[in-house]
Amino acid sequence: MKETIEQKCISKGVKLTEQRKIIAKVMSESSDHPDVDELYNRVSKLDSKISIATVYRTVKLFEEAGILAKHDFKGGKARYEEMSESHHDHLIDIKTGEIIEFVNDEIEILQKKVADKYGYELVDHKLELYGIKKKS
Amino acid sequence: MKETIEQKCISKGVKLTEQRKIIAKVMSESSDHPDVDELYNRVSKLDSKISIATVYRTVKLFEEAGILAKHDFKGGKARYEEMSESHHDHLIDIKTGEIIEFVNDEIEILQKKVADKYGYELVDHKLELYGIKKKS
DNA sequence: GTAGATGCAAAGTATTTGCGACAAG
DNA sequence: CTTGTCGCAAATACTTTGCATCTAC
Repeated sequence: MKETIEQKCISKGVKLTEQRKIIAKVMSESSDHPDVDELYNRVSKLDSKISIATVYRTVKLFEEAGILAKHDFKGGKARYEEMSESHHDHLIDIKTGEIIEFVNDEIEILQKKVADKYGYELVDHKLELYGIKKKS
Repeated sequence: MKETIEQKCISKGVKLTEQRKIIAKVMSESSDHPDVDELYNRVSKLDSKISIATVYRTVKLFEEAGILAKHDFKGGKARYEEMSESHHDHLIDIKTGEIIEFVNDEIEILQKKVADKYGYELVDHKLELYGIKKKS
């Protein structure tokens, strides 16, 4: 079964404060990819005293601990999602902003091959597809 | 033979000012992917009166005209390169920041397939590989 | 001549940080 | 207790913009 963000904090030695628990809860329950502002909004509903600085500090901390993944999609604002065991990439609807997660092993393999061809070990990658919905 | 940035401006109806000519020249001669600050530095050597606001305005204009390509690699600053006829993606050395351009048609085809599978028409994409050089 | 471009400084965003008060382990 | 965290506001980094002046066409 899936380890919760709180559990991940404990196993990674991240101190669990009230604020972090709330941020963890909100991110756990978010199936989209909120930016810091949006996350702050959601968090504020549970605890209106949390400051945006804490939200910024926490997402950064969680990202460095491998608990959250940060994305810099078009739009200037960083967006976050809970790190999942299975890697996936994103297909972004340029009209609505909707994000579809997908996995394609063939592409993954080809990426490794490309890095290898140039003498590199692949440590990370980013693949974003931007599209418009076809009228079916 | 390759059309210069100046020629592209003319064919796209972009007014050619002194400043734009200089920025065009610097970008033409850059084989790397400078950010606005770096571009401003290079441009300043040719004309110290050009303001950074003009550089920002010009790269945006050129991007919208399809003359330059903008990239938001890790690091917060937007980086630019001259648009080339042939599409390519980037392999970034996370140690040195060096960028290798590559083309992989198989990946391109698979991307289209993925978009198609979800009912989308692919209008743009971004593929960045981050790696470290293997000790050969 | 006129619409659009430039330089400057001020204004915007997004994000980070110094600091005294406070809480987790 | 002690180290690290929080809230606040000020600071920073990158980028955009208002306005008077100037320039390409």
